[in-house]
Amino acid sequence: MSDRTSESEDRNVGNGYVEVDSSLVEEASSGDNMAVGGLLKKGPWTSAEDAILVDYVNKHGEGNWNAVQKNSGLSRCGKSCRLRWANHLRPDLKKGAFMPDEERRIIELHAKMGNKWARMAAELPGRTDNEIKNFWNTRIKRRQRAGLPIYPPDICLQTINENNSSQDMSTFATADTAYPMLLPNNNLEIPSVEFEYLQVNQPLYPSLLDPGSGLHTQALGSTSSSGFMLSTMHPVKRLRESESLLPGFSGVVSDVLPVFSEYQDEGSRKIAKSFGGSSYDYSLSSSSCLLPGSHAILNGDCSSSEPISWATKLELPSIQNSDTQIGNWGTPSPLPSLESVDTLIQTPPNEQAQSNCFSPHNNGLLESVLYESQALKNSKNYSSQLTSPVSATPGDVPFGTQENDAEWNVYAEPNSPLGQSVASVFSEYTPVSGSSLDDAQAAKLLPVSCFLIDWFKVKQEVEWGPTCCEENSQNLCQMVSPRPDMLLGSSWYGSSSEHGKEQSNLTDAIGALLCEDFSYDCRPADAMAGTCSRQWDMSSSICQISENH
DNA sequence: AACTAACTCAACCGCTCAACC
DNA sequence: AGGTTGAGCGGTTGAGTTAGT
Repeated sequence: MSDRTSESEDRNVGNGYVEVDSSLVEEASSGDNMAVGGLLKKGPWTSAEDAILVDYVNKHGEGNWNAVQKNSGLSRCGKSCRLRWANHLRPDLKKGAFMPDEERRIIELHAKMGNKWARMAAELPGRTDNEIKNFWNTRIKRRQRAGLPIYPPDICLQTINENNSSQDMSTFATADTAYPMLLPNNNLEIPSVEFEYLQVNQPLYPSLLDPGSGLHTQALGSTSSSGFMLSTMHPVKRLRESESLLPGFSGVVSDVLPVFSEYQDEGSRKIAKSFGGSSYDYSLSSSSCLLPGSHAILNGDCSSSEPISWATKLELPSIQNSDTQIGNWGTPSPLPSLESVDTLIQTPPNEQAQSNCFSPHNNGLLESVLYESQALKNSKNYSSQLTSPVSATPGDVPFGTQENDAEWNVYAEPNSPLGQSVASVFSEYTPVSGSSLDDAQAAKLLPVSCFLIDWFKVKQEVEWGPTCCEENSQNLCQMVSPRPDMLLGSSWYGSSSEHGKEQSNLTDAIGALLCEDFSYDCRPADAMAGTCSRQWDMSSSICQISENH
């Protein structure tokens, strides 16, 4: 460590304070950084200055920092004194590297709070906001470089659990007090039905949108031809990386595309009605609200008066300007670089302003996804022309063959924000030799299932009204759960009997995940309380959901 | 050994907010 | 009500250190 640090550490051994004498004051005033003409000194603190400050605080207590300079002879501004005291001279400071449990705590806290360093520091005795901030920023960079997600899956789930057990998720009013990051702006009167289920899974999405994750790279638009970070790795490494992370997220967004696409076409109109007939595009505008990801994107910052709240607030590169947004679905649009995404991730939940949530100019992952969706649509014809006789629709493609991989690569428009996402999905999750998903592979789809099910539910609510579980006056509720094949887009799989087995296996694998592994549905509180159980019926591809009141 | 890139961390800056006048 | 001041917070910068080539 630098001299600066060792200097401080030496001084803090035993929390002892140095007697201040006039020579120290002289020494403190004679530093190289001492500006002439009575200007305040800047730069590293000397031990003499530290001694003066410590002595002063011992005598007069903390606070009134501007008086320090006046009364102690220090040529430092009050701000600088406060910072020096708080970060280095305070007797209760814990020095040294973070312990593993502290690191985990920081991650947990960040998942809940976002970049609220001071609040996080309050939860970690002896640690300063600056320390935590530096740790976090370093960590983000490191993990981004490694292609790792910021939040480990267990922390995501833990956040969900804590969230579910601590509040009634059916109302924003209670939720925002505990987990501001989880919530859309509560200044807006948003019909809760549209968001009820989406809230539940929000904590998962930070990982999904994590700048370090492959998905994030895709979603937010790596401009490189590879697009998908992990896809550039050696397969073995990619597998290892992806498994160590949030399983299943790399590339899986493409699974959702048909849903988004359809939803954009049909749902937005209907949802628009539910919001008073305004003509905003729900699919677009909801991205910052509904897709919890970075704290900027998801934790309730759907409320900016700016067209792109998180973009403008964070001083993103100009590519985030409205001029360069996705104007129509046929035109690829520049998307934030990883660096800017990094910034997004660090943005605190509640700092964005109001009402951006429903701006038609919103931007973010969802737009990217929707763009991809449209790109996929557009590319269908193109692809089929190129590669006939093989159908360009995923559903008609047997998984796990090189021919098909090639096909997918054609299908996934390389210039699109999601890059090779479509190809990535099936190259990542489909066994080379087999057709069905094994447990590990199925497990990877778990978070995706969550993602998919959310969107399907929104769609359900739009088209059919509140879910049957909500409205059913009886205790037993049987609901036709989102069939995986529907979620994955029936058009993708088509009706080709040739690929029926693959499709069926995939369907059931995901269905089982949706139904069993990911054990909340119906009302989140019920699921978490164990009063709602689920079972996947492979014969009917229906998820039976029972409420056990 | 020399160079370079990445990392770490202390410190500064700009901003917001509350208290006070 | 409006201006001033102090305190605190979060983002950014830059110097020093470390690791890799």
